[in-house]
Amino acid sequence: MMKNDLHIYNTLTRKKERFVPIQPGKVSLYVCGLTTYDYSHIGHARMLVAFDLIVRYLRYLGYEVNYVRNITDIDDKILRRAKENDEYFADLTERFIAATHEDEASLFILPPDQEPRATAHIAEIIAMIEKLIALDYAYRASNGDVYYAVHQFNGYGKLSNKNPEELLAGARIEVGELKRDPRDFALWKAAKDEEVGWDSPWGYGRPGWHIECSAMSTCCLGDSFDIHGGGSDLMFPHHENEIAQSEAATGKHFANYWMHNGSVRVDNEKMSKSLGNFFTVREVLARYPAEVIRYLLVASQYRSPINYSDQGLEQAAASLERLYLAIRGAGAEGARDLTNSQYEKAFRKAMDDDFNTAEAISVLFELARDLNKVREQDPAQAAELARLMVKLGGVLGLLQGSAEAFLRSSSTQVDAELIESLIVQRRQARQDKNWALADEIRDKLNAMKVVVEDGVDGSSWRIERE
RNA sequence: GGCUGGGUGGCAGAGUGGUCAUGCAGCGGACUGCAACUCCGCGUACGCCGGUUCGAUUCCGACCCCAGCCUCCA
Repeated sequence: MMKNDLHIYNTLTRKKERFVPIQPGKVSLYVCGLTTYDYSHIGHARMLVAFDLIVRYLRYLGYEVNYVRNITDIDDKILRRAKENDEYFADLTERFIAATHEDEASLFILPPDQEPRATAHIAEIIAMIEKLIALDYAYRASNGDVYYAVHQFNGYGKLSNKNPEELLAGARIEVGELKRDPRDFALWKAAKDEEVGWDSPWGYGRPGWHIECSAMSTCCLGDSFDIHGGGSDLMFPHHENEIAQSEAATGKHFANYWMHNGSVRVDNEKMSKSLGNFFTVREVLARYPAEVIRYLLVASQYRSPINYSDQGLEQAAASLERLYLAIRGAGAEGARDLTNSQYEKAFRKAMDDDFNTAEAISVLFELARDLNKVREQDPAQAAELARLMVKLGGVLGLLQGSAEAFLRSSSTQVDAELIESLIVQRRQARQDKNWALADEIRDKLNAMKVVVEDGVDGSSWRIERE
């Protein structure tokens, strides 16, 4: 276990706090995952990458992390989509869970340690609702719905800093008047005729969204755990409701640190399904290398909103290219492992400050520059620096592939043999000092989007970025 | 309206009470047969108005603007 001074911005207190886990050396982390009825988009990827990076850094520090990220595989949208497709809801969710797993793997997102699904935890959900009813924190409505009684919980609003009275004034009045209080929310929804559902003490139905996360987090991590995360748009009401449910049911503190990642914007508006301004992970993957997307998502601090644009992706590609050009041919694999260097200290200082990846990445560029400076005179040191780049890059989920593979990746077919043979021809022309022919061959390669770089020992090539 | 977070150089994006972010793009130089790669150097950036201070982009106050949440949403 490395000595560490990690500070995390806690949404609950709106302050950066020194991180102290409940159990020394161990971190329990729950993150609200996806509702799986469609392909994941870049906004989802941002959340997945943010917490992936947080987990990677915690592990780098030596913590044993138990990372739980749930899947909501039953809700209104899923049922509606399944009906539209005329398929069984579980077939729909199964398909998109598989697709999401593929997208995650593409973006170098490590699987969570546990990935509970709502439909596999109905018993725990029902048990928690029963407990809430017994403690008078919930009640059954005339139609079989069960609601949480918000006024009973006196900490309501503490996460999102909302005043319960004002929420009452601002809440819209429900038509049916099944709720005793407009702020109350559903724990259990009675099924309408042909809907899928489960038997419960209150009749056939299905769980509300908020209770799923309370039940699954408690089930996987216990009544209290270290960190709860999710997108900033879930802070209210979802996370507020989770606190109300869990703390009412257990009588204990729920999560100690709340972390919220920033949203992804398109033209200054949040990327979302409802606005229709989303780009799916797979459509962007068709246009840019996965690592470029990852870089874009990691290049700014996880809490700040980021803007999605082609220009941003192109700048990310250019930045990544610089890093890989430095690593290329430096012999990182065989190098000595530099430990506790000034670089690594600076990297950790940045990351300890609420996972400041933007600053951490600047250390990678510092390494790249210093590597380039010494690569001719001191190849051994250059190799060490390259190895450190790969090591620290790995904490961000970057630079884990071969430099050649990145630099020569292309959306179109590349004929490597042809390129190599042209380079051999050009080498001969250069030896003969036939500059006209050498330039002609280079023009030919350039037309194929191939950039030639003449070094001391032969020429290398890469694919030109668009 | 309430709550939260922001407004930094052409673009992206950190940070700090007083010489430096970083990357992309641009300009000058070195290297190169010419390039590319690389290295060196360069650009009077901190929304607006006050205040505190020897000194504020950084602290305090007011104002303007932007985004998110308050309804499903990562």
